Amino acid sequence: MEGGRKEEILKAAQSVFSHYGYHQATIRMIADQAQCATGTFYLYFVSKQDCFLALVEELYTHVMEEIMQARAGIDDAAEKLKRSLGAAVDVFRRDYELAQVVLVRGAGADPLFEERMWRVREAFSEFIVNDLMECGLDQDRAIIGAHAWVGALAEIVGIWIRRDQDLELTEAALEVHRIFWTAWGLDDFHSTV
Amino acid sequence: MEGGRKEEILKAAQSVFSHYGYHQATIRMIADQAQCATGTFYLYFVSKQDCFLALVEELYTHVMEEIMQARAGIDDAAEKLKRSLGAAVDVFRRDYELAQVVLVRGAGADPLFEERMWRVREAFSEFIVNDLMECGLDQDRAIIGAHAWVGALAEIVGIWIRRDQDLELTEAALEVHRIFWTAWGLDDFHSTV
Amino acid sequence: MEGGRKEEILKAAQSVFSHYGYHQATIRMIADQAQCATGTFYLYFVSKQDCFLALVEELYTHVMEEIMQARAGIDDAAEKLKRSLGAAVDVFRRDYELAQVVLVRGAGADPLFEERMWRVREAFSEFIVNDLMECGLDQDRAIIGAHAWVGALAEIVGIWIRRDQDLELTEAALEVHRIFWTAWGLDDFHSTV
Amino acid sequence: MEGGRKEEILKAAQSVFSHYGYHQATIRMIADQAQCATGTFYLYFVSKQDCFLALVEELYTHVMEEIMQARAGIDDAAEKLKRSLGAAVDVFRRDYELAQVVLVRGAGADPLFEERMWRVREAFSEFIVNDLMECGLDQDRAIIGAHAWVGALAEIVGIWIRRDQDLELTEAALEVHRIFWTAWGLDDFHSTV
DNA sequence: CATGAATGAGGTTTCATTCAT
DNA sequence: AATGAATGAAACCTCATTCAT
Repeated sequence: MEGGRKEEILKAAQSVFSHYGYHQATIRMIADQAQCATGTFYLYFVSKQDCFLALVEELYTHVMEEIMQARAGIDDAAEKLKRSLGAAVDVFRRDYELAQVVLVRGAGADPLFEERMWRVREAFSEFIVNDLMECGLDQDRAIIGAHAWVGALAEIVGIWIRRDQDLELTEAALEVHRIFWTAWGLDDFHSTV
Repeated sequence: MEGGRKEEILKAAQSVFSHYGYHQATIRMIADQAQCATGTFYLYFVSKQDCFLALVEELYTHVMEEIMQARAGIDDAAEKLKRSLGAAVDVFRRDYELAQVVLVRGAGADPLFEERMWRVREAFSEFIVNDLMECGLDQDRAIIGAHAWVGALAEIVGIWIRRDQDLELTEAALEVHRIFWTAWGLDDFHSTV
Repeated sequence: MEGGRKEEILKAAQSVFSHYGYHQATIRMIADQAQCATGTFYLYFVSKQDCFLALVEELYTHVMEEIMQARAGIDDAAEKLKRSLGAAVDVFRRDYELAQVVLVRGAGADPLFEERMWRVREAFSEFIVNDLMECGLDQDRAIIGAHAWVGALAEIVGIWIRRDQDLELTEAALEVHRIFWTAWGLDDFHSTV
Repeated sequence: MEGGRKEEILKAAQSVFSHYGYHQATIRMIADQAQCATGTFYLYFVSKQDCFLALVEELYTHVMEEIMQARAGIDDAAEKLKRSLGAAVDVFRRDYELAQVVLVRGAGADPLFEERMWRVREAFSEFIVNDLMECGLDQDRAIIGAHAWVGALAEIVGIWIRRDQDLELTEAALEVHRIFWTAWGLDDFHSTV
């Protein structure tokens, strides 16, 4: 149980990045928060960038894990889709600080982070695209629709974070789902809630 | 033709910020690109931040101007809404580098930029909310819908920028409109195209 | 009457140096105050340093002129001494802004100014030394006494300047004279007032 | 012996400021003299100003400590006065470089330094005023006299510094004392030597 | 493993000075 | 003579990273 040190530092980094953003945050701040020396930081991370990327990966992993679990054993594409999005939103709600760091603070901080983040979004979108095509949409509409959906959710989550969670995130996410669902005439939406 | 120097520097800044992001960009790079000395930069801008904010304001002004013009003389709410969004997307398409700088690079770079950018997005959303309510939607759905719409468009624009404009932006934006339109049963969409 | 421009700039420089000190003052400030362009400044002065030194020289000249005039036609050494010091104090009182620039602001600003200022003080002291020796003091005591006297007066003037002239400078100077006079047993002081 | 680094840097700063003055001195120079990197300087001082002020405080503390010690257990006002001034002069003689930095270089360098230095001089003068009044002088004469005395000593010290200590500082100070002493008829001066 | 003092490259910003007009 | 936009050297300061203990 000695491997906890790295997690402690990651937690501290999350907290500091969330408060100050990537560039305003210093290794010193993170070390102080983690109650260790700055040198100790470098025993676990190659660099500041490396540490930030670890947080991005952490969020990505959490989201993907939850999505996988939510889809397990489900056959119906519409149901898989609904559960996937619900799972993602749940992760953001639970790990909202981490979500803030990655989605809000990491955005323009560094071209590398951007690259990584877009890859995450693309991966997420591809999931949706596949489900939508299984639901009968043609590819073009599925692709645009998936991106739009991801963007809409990201915006909602961003507002929720910025307003200090003063917004019914689950409610809002449901409303977004309803919009897309209805738009595509997959009208048995209510029955699947 | 004498006030050109400031515009030259703004253009250079746009280019450099777009390539490197706010923090990686240096005054030296901008000055080199503008073919002037670093000191010259400070004849026109108080600071690096000031210069970046000028770009944000520029995009904001362009967007608002185009929207205002697009709405002039139109009474029908649905039509106003459609034209507003179309105008915004047109601005992004025309000034795509500027859009990239403001929407993508400026995000996590500085708390001040974030603040400014969210204010822009909120202002934009409020426009949509008003139009939607005129179209008969109740307030709650209009608010969520407006944010979702803005997010969806931002995502599409972001992808378009990232893929070096290799995407039919206008087509995609129309598809997004169709989605929201249909979702709310404002079905005479095609007639207004 | 065209040579007035240089004097205008000198006056402006005096005012700006007096307010901000040598290093905080900028050529721009001086030019603004003199209502001319920064380039014009360099038509009359080789450099910022040159301009400051011109002010030092100005004070030096004023003081020396007044002293020479005060001593003209006087034979009695004690009287010459008294009038010399009185004349110097009068110059400081009249040109207090200039005195402030040279005595207060110029002090630690630049090793070169220091050098120049000390030369002024030494020149002034030598005057006093000569008079004191004529009054019968031996050289050693005259030298120390002269320096002490100059220092005492400079301190009084400095306080007077710092307190915005809220001090009876002439009174104080007289009291200083009385001290030195009495100390050396040149007791016919009162008769010479 | 671990706290030595800060003292090393202070010593280096003293030396550099003493040679070049506050503004001509650079952090790089100080760091080079202290044989450390520029960043190391900032581990011990918040800023260049902070470092300079530390030197001012150091001199102030030394002077006050020595004065306090010199006055301890003495009742006679004349004796206290004589010993106080002697102690001050001794400090200057011992820490002449520090005295040069604070008294000469710090003068016009920065409004803050000026403020601080004048406060020191005023504090010193008040000491003298009190002693003089105990000796029987009325307040007005005591105040002027104290300032004159401080100024006279400062001038003597300044000359001594400028001439590379080629002057019998103690002798000269004694002569200055004698002047003031005699002037006020406190004639048993020699008995207290 | 842990420490934290030390490093030094590099960035922003200022401002005295120049020169084409 | 006068202008003022342009220059660019140089300074202060930060902070990610290292390494001797």
